[in-house]
Amino acid sequence: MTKEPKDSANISPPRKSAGPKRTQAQRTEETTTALFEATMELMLSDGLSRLTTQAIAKKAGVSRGALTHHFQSREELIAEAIHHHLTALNEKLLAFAETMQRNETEVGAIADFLWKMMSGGVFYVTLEYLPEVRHNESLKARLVPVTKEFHNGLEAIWSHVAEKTSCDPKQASVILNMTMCLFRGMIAQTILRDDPDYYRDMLTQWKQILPVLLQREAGAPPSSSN
Amino acid sequence: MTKEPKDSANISPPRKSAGPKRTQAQRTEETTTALFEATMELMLSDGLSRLTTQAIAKKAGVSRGALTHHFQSREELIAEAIHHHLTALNEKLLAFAETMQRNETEVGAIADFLWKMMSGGVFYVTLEYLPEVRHNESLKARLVPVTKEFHNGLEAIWSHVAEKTSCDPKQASVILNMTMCLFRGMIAQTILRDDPDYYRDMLTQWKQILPVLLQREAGAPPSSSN
DNA sequence: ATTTCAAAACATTCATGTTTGTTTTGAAAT
DNA sequence: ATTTCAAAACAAACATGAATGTTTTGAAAT
Repeated sequence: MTKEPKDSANISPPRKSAGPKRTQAQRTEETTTALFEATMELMLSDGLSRLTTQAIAKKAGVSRGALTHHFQSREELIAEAIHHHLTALNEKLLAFAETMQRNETEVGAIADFLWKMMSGGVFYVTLEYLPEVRHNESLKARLVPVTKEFHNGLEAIWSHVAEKTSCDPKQASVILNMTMCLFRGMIAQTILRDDPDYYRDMLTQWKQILPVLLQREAGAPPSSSN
Repeated sequence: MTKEPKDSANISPPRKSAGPKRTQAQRTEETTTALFEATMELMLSDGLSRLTTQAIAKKAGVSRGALTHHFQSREELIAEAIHHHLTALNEKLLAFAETMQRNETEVGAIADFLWKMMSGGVFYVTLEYLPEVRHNESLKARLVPVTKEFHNGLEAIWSHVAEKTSCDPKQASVILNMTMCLFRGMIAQTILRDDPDYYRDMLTQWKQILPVLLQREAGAPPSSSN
């Protein structure tokens, strides 16, 4: 009797004191979202390969039994957690797109918003599950639709930009998608190259280049060179 | 895309009957490089998380005992395999840099070379071990120097470009590093967005933009906007 | 001969999924 | 209203399997 394995006692805010009377739907909702959030936080902090169900349960403040009750497998939990995460991100994106319509927003500010959004851990998380997607068709099938929604959200932003800059919409789309790809590549590089000045320079330079690219050749069709 | 029917045509048989007279050093060299290559090939095809020592040994055509004889742990083998891989990549890069000095090479061709190099599986492999680097300080410490060499190889190319375009060297460096980041982000995106036209458009557009960016404002200092 | 390299068998660890048991909710019946 | 019962939510322990590291045995080179 040296120690009683009373888990969930000292980890994060205890779930027990949430309220004595909770409806069933509330209970499931609370624990599943707690598991989702714990999953994504641990994915960011420790990595997908170190993401064990016990760690998730512990962080979420529930038992492993509860976890297995709500999710058939570790893989399913992770897939749904990512889905949940991406859905929330999409909403953030659409909210910004709506804000843009009301207020005047220049491209530099848009770049800043996207950079802040991506570099704040979001793309590190993406880098965790992207390799898994490459080798897991079912996960890929599950995430492709949400990803498409994300791209739609971006396109909504792009089209606003195209309107204001009198740039060919399709071309504007390409250029702004480049922005996203650039950011992805930059964030990926931060892992092996710790050099804040390097990234700051690149970001400021790109913000200067962007309006130039968007204004030039409003009518000139892209010559199909090779 | 990824075809290497070159040396790994036969998986298992060749080791024993390879040659009756091999010096000790040769034996170790052959098996270790066989293990390195098997490691990297499997990392690309199956992913780091599915990379087991038994699979590596099998693919390399040696026993697991041989593997553990030469490497203290799975982690060490993987670390050295990546190191080996990056060293080979650096040599390829430097060879290209030298070729550039002799022949006239325009930026479009440089972009094509880099894109081909990266998109031919190299960056997929990077995406496999990058998350691990994030959570494994010792691996990071081991790879940072080789990565730095890689950046040096790129800078060698960049400086040649700067000479020919009469562009501020530092600015040329930033723009060309953007190119690399752009490519990284594009390749990462291919995993969840299978849309060849999308990437082709982006690549051709960027090749058109590149000379414009490199020629403009040879002396204009970057104003601290925003 | 003795040192190095390679193969096979063994042991350990660890995370998952499974099973069994307990508590809480919700609703029908009295 | 209270009681009773069923189903869902939660908890804890067990068992399987896979992968790593270790030890033992055998072969090839100096």
